[in-house]
Amino acid sequence: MKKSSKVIPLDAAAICRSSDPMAVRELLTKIGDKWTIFVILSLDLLGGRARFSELERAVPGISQRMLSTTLKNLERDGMVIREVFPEVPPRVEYEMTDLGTSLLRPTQGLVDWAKANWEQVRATQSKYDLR
Amino acid sequence: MKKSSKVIPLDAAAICRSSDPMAVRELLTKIGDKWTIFVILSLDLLGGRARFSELERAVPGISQRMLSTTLKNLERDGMVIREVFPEVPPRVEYEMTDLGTSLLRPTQGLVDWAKANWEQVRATQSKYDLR
DNA sequence: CAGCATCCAGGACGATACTG
DNA sequence: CAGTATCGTCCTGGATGCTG
Repeated sequence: MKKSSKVIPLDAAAICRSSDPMAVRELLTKIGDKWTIFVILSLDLLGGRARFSELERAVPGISQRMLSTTLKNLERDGMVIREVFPEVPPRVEYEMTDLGTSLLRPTQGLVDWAKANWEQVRATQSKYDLR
Repeated sequence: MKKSSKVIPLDAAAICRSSDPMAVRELLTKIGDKWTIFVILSLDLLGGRARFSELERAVPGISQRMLSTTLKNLERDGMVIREVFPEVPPRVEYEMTDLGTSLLRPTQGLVDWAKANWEQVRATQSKYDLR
C-alpha cells in the first residue's frame, strides 16, 4: 500500500501557516497522481455512487490495476466507501463520503484555474523551448 | 481543439466539463510533485521575490538540484521570472508573475482543506490499516 | 553564489495473465 | 464482474562532486 513512512526533513512550516505542512504535501501528492482526480470527479459525476465497471468506463485509459489501487487508496483515506454485494456475478459499489465530497470544492478551483490559464501556460512553454 | 495525433488514453472529458482534461492532469502533476507548492508558497511569503539561497533556506530539506529543477519548470510555465545580475559573486532573483500569483488562490483552497481535514484522514487511515 | 553532471535506488505505472 | 499476481519499464528524486 502507499504510505510515506519517511519522516524526514522540512517543512517550510511558516510557509503554509499550517500546523502540518506534510498534510499539504501528502494531499497534493495523492491528487497529483495519475488517476485520483479523474476517479473522484467521475464518481461525483456518476451521482456519487457507482460500481467498478462504471468507473472503468468513465475513466478511459485506466487499467483495472490502477483503478483498483486508486480506489483502495481513496477508501483508506476515507474519501469513498466500498460496498460489496454478495451476488453472482459479484457487484461492488463505491460511494463518495462527505469527506470526499468536501474535497471537490477546492479541487474544482484548480480545475477552473487550469481551464482559464492552461492555454497561456502552454504558450509560455513553447516560447521557452524555442531557445 | 481536439487532436488525434496521439490516440492515447484519457480523458474523462465530460468529467471535468473541461475542454482539456489533460491540462488538469498536467497541472495536478506539477503541483503534486515533491517541491513545487513549497517553492511557490515560499516565494510568495518572501514577498514575491527572492534569490536562490533565500529559497533554499525557506524550503528546508530541498536540495540544490531539486530547487534548481523546480524553479526551471516554474519559469518554463511562466509562473516565475528568473533575473540574473552580472555580479561577483553571482546573484539570481526569482519573481512571481501574475500567472503564478493567480495560482495561489486555488492552491490555498487545498491548503485550507488539508488543514481542516487531514487529521480525520490520518485517523481513517489508521482504522483502515488495523485490519 | 548558483548552479550542473553523474550515479543510483525506489516507486509509479503499464501489460498481461489468472481467479472466486 | 471485480478484482489479484507478476513482470518489466520509466521516471522522480536523493547524494555527491565539480565549476564559472
